[in-house]
Amino acid sequence: MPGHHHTRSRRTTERKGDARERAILDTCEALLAQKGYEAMTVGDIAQGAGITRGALYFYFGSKQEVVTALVARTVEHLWERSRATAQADEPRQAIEAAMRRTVELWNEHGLVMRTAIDLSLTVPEIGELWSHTAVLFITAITAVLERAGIQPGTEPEQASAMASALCWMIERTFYHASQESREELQRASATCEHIWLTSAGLTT
Amino acid sequence: MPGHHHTRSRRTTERKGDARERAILDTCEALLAQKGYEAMTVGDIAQGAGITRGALYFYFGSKQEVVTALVARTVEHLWERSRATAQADEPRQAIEAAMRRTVELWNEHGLVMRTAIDLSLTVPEIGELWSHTAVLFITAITAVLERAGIQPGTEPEQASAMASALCWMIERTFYHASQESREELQRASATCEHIWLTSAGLTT
DNA sequence: ATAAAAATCGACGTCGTGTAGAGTCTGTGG
DNA sequence: CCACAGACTCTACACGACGTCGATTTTTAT
Repeated sequence: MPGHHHTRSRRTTERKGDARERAILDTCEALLAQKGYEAMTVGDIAQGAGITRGALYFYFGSKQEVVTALVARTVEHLWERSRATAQADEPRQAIEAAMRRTVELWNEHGLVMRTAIDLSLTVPEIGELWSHTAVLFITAITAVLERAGIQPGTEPEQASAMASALCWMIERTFYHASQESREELQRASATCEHIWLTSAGLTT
Repeated sequence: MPGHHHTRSRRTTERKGDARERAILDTCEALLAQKGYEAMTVGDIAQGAGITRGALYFYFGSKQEVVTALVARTVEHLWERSRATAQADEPRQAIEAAMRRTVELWNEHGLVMRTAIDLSLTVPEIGELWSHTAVLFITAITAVLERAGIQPGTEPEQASAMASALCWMIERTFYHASQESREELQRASATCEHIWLTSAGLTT
């Protein structure tokens, strides 16, 4: 939460700080890529953004808050795209579309998504953000499973529970694959799609 | 790697330091449970073990080394038990046995396993340990899948790739469930078992 | 143009890590 | 019995990173 901007929302001219804030997050993302969370120091971020540590603390209360804001910005992007995706009726098509979209997301934001997962435990706010995202995916998967004929409910062999497990499978598989290469991500996607299909009973 | 014990292996009388070393790891495990990795300070561990920080640094070179040793100790236990488990011929039985064993492992060592996963990125040694453990599980799952008639190979819809995805599914699902309760762990197990079975084409 | 708000800076206090060196305990060979 | 080596422990210190504070400058609105 940047310093003291109460009603930044409706404002015609952009405050100078808005640009700085963006610069800080961009720098943070870049540093995260080349040094990782631990090694990245607040001084580094500030320097990268062209200000001093003291100035950075005007915008964010801590290193964790910076990263949290970065995750929030990215996650918001995910939600936006999820909403925009039309829900196909045919389960097979829905699954294929979902997996394609997931590949895109991980290609674009793999780094931030990985750090979000890593910090979910230590930074409660990030954990909240990520678990909320997971819920979105799980309900989507649940819907597809049910439409494919899987019995609704939360018992171990019913749609909701299976959707959770499938969601975690996808998360973890993509997490690892996105550390390797785009090709690996593509292969991971195919594998997950196959398991999802057979779990939905759609194996022709 | 504790201080300078070159050939501690064959030795009848237990050095005083061996007990200390164990006390340190035990304390570390306890603190990990109640404070988490970040909040746990080297001073805390030393105090819990009844020595000063300086003394602790005689045994371990850093906080990370302490935790690494703890993970190593636990993981060694996992490998041991994995080796001891007889491989059932019948895929269905093998899967059921594997899941039961997995539940036991997470019930006993859930905490350390979770921290191992969390630190896999930041502490390379732990990452190594854990990925080696994962390989064991993946090869085991692969074997079962192949025995159930899944085509061998590393292509997306072949045994090896599917085994990876299933392993990550189990890891992540148990990771979350073990934070909740034993009941949740049991339910998670049932769900994973079901998906594994259908993926293996064993749904009667 | 000017006053309020936003933004920036440099210095400081704190905490946790890891290191250094000096001191103590314990068992073993002369 | 003694002296020595190696195991073990402690206190003190240096370093780095975080987060805070008050003073100061720049930007914005009227």
